[in-house]
Amino acid sequence: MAATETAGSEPALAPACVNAVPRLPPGQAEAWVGFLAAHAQVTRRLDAELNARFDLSLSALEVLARLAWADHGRLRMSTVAETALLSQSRVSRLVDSLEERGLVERASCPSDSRGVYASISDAGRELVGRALEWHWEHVNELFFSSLSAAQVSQLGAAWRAILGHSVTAAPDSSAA
Amino acid sequence: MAATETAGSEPALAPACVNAVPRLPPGQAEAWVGFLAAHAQVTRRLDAELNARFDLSLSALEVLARLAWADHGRLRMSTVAETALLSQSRVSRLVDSLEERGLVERASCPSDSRGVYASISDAGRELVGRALEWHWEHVNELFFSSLSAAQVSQLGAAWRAILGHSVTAAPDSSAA
DNA sequence: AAAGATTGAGCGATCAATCTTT
DNA sequence: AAAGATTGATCGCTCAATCTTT
Repeated sequence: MAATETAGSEPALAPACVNAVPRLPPGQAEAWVGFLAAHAQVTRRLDAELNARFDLSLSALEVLARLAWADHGRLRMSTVAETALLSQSRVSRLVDSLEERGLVERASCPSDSRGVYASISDAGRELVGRALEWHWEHVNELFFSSLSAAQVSQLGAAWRAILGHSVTAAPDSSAA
Repeated sequence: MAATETAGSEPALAPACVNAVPRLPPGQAEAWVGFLAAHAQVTRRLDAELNARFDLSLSALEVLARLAWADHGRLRMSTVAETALLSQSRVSRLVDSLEERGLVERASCPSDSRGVYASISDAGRELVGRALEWHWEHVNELFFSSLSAAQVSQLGAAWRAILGHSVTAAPDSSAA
């Protein structure tokens, strides 16, 4: 492991003129790398289990949940995209596949006929109820069970600072 | 839960028998939704800028950085996959494209000829040096500039709790 | 002209299958 | 048989282009 260039008689071992590769100071490195690793670990597990048990991706669950929480169980496509942090095109295709499964339906928007409503069906409500129940259990297990109440509120404060209070956190509660 | 069949004279206002759609309690919702939103916002911006300025994805930067930090500037493909949190196949193709650009080279592994080394070139070192310098600046801007020193160490502690100290955080510092 | 929705093209990533070496 | 690497198939996602309505 090249334990430091101990000087002495250096062979022609030209160190390749290594232009120092910048690093983050250790404290920040833990906060940053941990953030990425925790996100990857937790979301991968949630997504895999959700797929296996309900044949839903995390994004599909998020879309269904937003619809279920909305008045009349429907939202315009573009609203879904904004709140679920997805592109319009992604939402369009996601709704295609949910529609094929009978979980949502498209409906025209009377007040503005460029708009299209996505509307959750009874079957969709039933499924998202079961899926979310399971999902929150595992969010608790994978995320919250390791944290104290104080840590949970610290995290909330950190996110508020990072996201200039443009936090799209659903009418009153949370999402997938 | 249909608020219990209160009997009495229920109007025909069938509430669709909404099987209550579960929600997270508000404090947890902020911590969880904020986590997802902050990750999406920060990584999307970093990735977009990194692509525009250096033609590198976040994952490609991570791979180059791991190689640059490693002894002799090389690591086995499977080691790269583990430390960069990517699948072996993704790393294989990522190295394909970095190799085409002359940023890394593949080399055979003398001790075990099933293995393959990915080895960073001088051009790769030069590029990753510039890219990381820029990258850390923007990680600071988008993430750390909003947080106090205390918050940074709180985050570190939270990730340590969530990732059962299986934190693959580079030899001594951090990664992309 | 601009906004909403959809479609086409292409990248990022994973899984399963294959091939080689141990 | 198992591990390491690669390839093929496929999914998730975004961007740019298109069509419709305002």
